[in-house]
Amino acid sequence: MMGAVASSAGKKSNRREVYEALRRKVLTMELPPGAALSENELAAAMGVSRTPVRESLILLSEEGLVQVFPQIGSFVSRVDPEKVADAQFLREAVELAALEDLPEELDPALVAELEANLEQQRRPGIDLEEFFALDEAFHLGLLRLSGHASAWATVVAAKGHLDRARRLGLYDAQSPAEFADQHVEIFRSVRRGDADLARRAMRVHLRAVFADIERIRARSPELFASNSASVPTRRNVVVWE
Amino acid sequence: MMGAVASSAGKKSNRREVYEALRRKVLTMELPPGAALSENELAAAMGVSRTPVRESLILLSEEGLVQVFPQIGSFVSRVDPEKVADAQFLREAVELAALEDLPEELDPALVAELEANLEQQRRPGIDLEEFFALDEAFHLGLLRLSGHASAWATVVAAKGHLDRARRLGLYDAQSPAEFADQHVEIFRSVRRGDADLARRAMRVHLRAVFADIERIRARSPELFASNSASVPTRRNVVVWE
DNA sequence: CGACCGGATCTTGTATACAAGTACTGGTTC
DNA sequence: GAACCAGTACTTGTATACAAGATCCGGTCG
Repeated sequence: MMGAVASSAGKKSNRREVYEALRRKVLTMELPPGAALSENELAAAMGVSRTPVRESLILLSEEGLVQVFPQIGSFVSRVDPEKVADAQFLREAVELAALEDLPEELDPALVAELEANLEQQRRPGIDLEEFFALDEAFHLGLLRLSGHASAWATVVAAKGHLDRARRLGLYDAQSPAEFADQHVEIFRSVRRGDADLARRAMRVHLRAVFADIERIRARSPELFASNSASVPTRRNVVVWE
Repeated sequence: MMGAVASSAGKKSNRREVYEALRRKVLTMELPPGAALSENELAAAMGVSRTPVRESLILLSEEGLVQVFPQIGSFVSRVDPEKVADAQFLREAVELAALEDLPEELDPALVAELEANLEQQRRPGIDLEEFFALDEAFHLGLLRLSGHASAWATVVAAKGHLDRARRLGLYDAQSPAEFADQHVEIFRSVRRGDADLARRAMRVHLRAVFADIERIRARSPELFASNSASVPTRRNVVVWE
């Protein structure tokens, strides 16, 4: 097979690198929902042994991004609307609770950082991946303002399904400008110290993102989990470069 | 070494059994904070190879219950007050948000189940572990009432530190009756449909549990993480059995 | 007596070998 | 032609072997 030592950039691939590479490929849909993941193939393609690949798949399966069926195979999990709703609920609960805990005096450095972030978000012709990174940083920034930054890690771990659905929504939908405007509105209320208004704006924002998903589902149903726990077959398209 | 095939109950120990056994031992303090965990020793004691043990330790380290230092060792993590606070914040956010989503008509079967649970909680001379299980079931039951049961899994994964601290608090403190009374009060408001009062009572309840921790910390500082990320030494007491 | 240096013995990380089980493939049979 | 049956090639789960590094113990030298 050609280029088995493909990503030769791997100096000394530890598990962390393998894990992050796989997670990124899943989240960016480079490995689309339903794709079959063979530990052997992945190991060969990445130039490592099965061990770090396997351990990474276990972690990804804990996040719900991958499903492992013993003696059958591992597959990128389809976007489960139920899990998307779960992640949405969790995220909304955490981010709204954080807005209730905002201090009287906001950290000026953080405020400046967030202002700069919002500026970047509204740059015309912005790359989608870059917008996603800024979006993440913005929401994390709000948690940092209230001193609950570390809760973000849990949200991140749980919102894999949500992220994939969101990405679909943005690819398809209008420019990210609309979401950037919502960010601006939220932050304006935060700076004014109006936590209640900020909470309302945040709720609208998060639910707008969530509302897109049903539209996407109607357009690309094959990316979503059908009904029950259907076991994918091995002959699914193994999209690997 | 005596009884290397100790827990001979293991018919065909898969990773799940190993993981759950280790997690239980950590949460019940049978493996106390700071204890050194050797993959080889654990494997020998459980009658399996390093592979399932290692994979379990990786999962536990993701939950923050275990710390793995490459080429040094794995240790039961000390109770980190910061992580306890994080878990507290997450839990409060989720449980309060769920109380906002209570339906008009409560599921009668669930209500009956919760009533029976509360009855059990107030049984005099109740075993501590049993109370803990009932407590868990009660809080999960409230989430089920609002249709957000699946969010509980995320909370559970994040609240390992909190659970250990709570367990310390209950061992030391008065009987669990006080907490049972708070449960009753919360549920009374829920049944009355007074979500606002239920939220207030829930907040008081969760923070009462949280407030105990500082007291415990003063009494048993060695169970808590001192200041920074201090690397434990290998010669720590390997409490095994 | 104290400081220093080296080997023995641990640790986890990775690679590989074997085991158990599933699914597809091709031939055979009716 | 269609159904069935066995073989083969794949999958993950587990066990083991090897590698790189860190700690600790003991001897040695100043």
